Amino acid sequence: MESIPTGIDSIIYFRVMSKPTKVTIQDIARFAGVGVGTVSRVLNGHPNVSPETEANVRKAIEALGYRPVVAAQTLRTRRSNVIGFITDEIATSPHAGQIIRGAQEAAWKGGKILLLVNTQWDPELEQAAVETMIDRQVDGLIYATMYHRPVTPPEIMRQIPSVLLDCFTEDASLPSVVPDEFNGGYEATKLLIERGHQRIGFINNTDPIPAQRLRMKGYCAALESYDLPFDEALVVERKSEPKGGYDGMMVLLDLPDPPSAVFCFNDRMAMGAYDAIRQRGFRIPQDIAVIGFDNQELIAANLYPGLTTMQLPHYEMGIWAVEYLLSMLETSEKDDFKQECSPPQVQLKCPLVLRDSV
Amino acid sequence: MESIPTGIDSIIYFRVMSKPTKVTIQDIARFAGVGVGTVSRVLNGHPNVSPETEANVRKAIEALGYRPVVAAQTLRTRRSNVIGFITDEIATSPHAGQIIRGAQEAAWKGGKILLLVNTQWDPELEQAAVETMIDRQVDGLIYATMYHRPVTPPEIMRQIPSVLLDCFTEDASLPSVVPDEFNGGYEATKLLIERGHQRIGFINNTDPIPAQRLRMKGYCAALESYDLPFDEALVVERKSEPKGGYDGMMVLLDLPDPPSAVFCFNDRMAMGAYDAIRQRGFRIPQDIAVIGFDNQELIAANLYPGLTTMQLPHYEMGIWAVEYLLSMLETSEKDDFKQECSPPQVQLKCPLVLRDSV
DNA sequence: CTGTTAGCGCTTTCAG
DNA sequence: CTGAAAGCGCTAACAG
Repeated sequence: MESIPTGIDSIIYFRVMSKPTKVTIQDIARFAGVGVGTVSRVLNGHPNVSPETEANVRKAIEALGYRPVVAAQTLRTRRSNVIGFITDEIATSPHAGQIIRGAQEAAWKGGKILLLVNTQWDPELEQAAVETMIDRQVDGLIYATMYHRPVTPPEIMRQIPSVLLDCFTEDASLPSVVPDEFNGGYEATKLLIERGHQRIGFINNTDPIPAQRLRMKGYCAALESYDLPFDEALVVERKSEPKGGYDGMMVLLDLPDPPSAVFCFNDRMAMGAYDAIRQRGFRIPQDIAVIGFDNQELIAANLYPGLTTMQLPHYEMGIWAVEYLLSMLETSEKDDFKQECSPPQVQLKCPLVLRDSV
Repeated sequence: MESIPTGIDSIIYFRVMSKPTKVTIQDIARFAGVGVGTVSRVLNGHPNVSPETEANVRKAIEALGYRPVVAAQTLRTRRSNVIGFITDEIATSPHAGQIIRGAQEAAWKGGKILLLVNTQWDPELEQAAVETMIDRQVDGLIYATMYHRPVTPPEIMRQIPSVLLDCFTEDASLPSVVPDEFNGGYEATKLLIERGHQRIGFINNTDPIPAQRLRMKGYCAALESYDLPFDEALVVERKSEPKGGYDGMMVLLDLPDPPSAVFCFNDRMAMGAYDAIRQRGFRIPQDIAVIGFDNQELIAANLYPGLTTMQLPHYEMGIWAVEYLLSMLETSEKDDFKQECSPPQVQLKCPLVLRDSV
C-alpha cells in the first residue's frame, strides 16, 4: 500500500524537486525581525550581538534553510576562500594523488577549497592559469611539481601569497617545501651499514636533478660517519629505469670485490637490480641487500622479497604547503601582505619503509 | 654598468611591484568615452556593437590592463564557470591522475575550471562538499570514483547538472561513463584465440564488482564466438593482487591439461602469474601467453617481457564526463535544466596495449 | 547601435 | 548592541 503515490505525496515531491527560490539574508532578517546587518554579524561570528537576538537569527536561518551566496561575499570582501593549485603534470606519477590529497585535506580543514589546473608543462597555460586564478581572487597559490626540481614560476604569481611544492626557485625568493634528499640518502646508507655491510654499492640516476646530487651526498656522508672508505668503483650511474638498475647492478657484480649491499636511486632501478641479482644466482637479502627510494607501492610492495625503501613525503608536503599558505594569509590580514623575512625553504624527512630486502 | 640601478629603474620597479589598483569596467568606459553597457557588450561578444566602438573599447581594455572580477560576474549571472569535481579517493591509484587530467583539459577548453574535493569515502564530507559547491554556484558536478562501481551519490547533487565518472547508479538516473569491461574481456580473449590458443585460462578477481562479472562474460562470449568450449576448470578466482595471480596460475599449471595462455583480471595478478610461470620453468610467451588488464604502466611496462594488457580509458572518461556536462549546460540555457529523456549510460572501449607477453 | 539604470547578495561603516 | 545605507563590479533590461 505504501508504494502507491497519493495526491499529497505528489505535491510534496513536486515541492521538493522544484528549484528552491534562493533565500537571502534579507529574508531571514525579515523573518527574525532584525536588520540585515545583524544577520550578517551572527553569520560572521561578530562579538556585539545579544544572545537572544543571535538565537532568533539562527532559528530563522535554520527555518528558512539559508545558505550564503559565496559570490556576493567574495565580491564584497575580496576573499574567495579558494586556494589555487597548479601542477605541471598530474598523470604519470602515482605521487600526484598523495600531494593533492594532503593539500586538499589541509585546505578543507582551513575552510578553503582547491581550484585545480594542470598545465602539462606548457608555460603559456601556466601563465593563463595564474591569471585566471587571480581574476577569481584566490586567497593564495600552490605551485606543485611532480618531482623535486628548480623552477621559474610566472612572475605574476608574486602578486599573491604563493608557495612552491616539491620545487624551489634558485634564489629562494618564494617559500618552498621539498623532500630531504640528503637525509634520505644518508639514512638509507646508514641502515645498510648498521646491518653490517661494509662495501655498499650505489646505483645512481644520470639526470642532474637535486635528488641525484643530494642522495649521493647523503651516501657519502653516511660512509664517512662510520669511517668506511669511499670507493668510486662502487658508484655507478644509469638511466633511472629498471634497465638502468639491471645494468648498473651487473657492473657492480662484476667487480673483483663486489658489494654485499646496494642502494638504488629509486624503486624502479631496484626492480632491475633484483633481476640482475637473481640472474647471477644470488639471494636477496642473504647474499645482497637492496634498498630503494620513492616507495612506489605498486613496485616496492609487490616485488619479492618486499623492497625496503625510503618514502617521499608527498602527502606531508601537500599539507605543509597549504598550512604555511594559510599562516601567510593570517598574518597578511593585518600587515597587508608583505614578506617580512626571507621565505622558508623547508625540507621534509623521507621516512624509512622496512620490508624484506635488507 | 647596466646592473647599477638608476633612479628611473627604481621608479619603474616600484610601479610594477606596487599593488595595481583594480581597474573596473567603469574606468575603461570613461577612458574609451562610452557607457559601461557598451563595454560589457564587447566583453561578452554581443552582436550590436559598431566595429569602431569595439576597437576603441578593446584599446582601452588593453591600455589599462583590465581584468574582469569573476565574483561580480558570478553574482550577476549566477554562473561561475566552475565545475565541481568530487572524488572518493584520489591517492592510491595512478589512474586518478589520468581521470583528472582528462577532465581538467576538457574543462579548460570549455572555459571552465575545476573545483576539487577528495572525500576519502566519507559520506558526510561528500554531502558537505556538494553543498559547498552549490553555494559557490558551480555550473555542474562530476562525481568520480577510482574504480568502476555502483554508487548512491548525495541526493542534493540532483539539483544541478551532474555526471558520474567511472561509476553509476543502479537506477541509471544520472548520466554516467564507465569502461566497457565486457568488450575488454572479449577483446583480450579474442587476441589470445587469434594467436592460436585453444585452451585459455582466466584468473579472475573475487570481489563482486562490475569488472569481475563483465570481464568474465566477455571471456565467455569470445570463446563462444570462436566455437571454443568453455571449461570451468580453466577459470579460477583469487584476490586481485600478485599473490592471487601466483596462486591462480599454479592451479592452472597443475591441471592435467593446462592452458597455453592466460587472461588475468589485472596487471597485478599478471605479475604474480609471471612468477608462477617462471618458477615452473615455462617461458612467456613461448610456452604460456599472458594478457593483463588496466595497463598500469609501472607494472606492465616494467615486467619482463613487457605485459600485453587492456587499457582502462581513464583519460577519455574524464574528457567525456566534462564534455557531456558542458553539453547539458548548453541545452539547459534554454530549457531551464530538465532531463528530457533518460540519461546516457556510456561505456568506453578499453584499447589493447600490445607488448611482448602474448 | 548605445547610455543609463537597477539591482545580484552581502559586508561594513555610521549613527543612533 | 542594532538598523539603515552605501556600495563591491558587473550584466541586462529599457529607453532612446
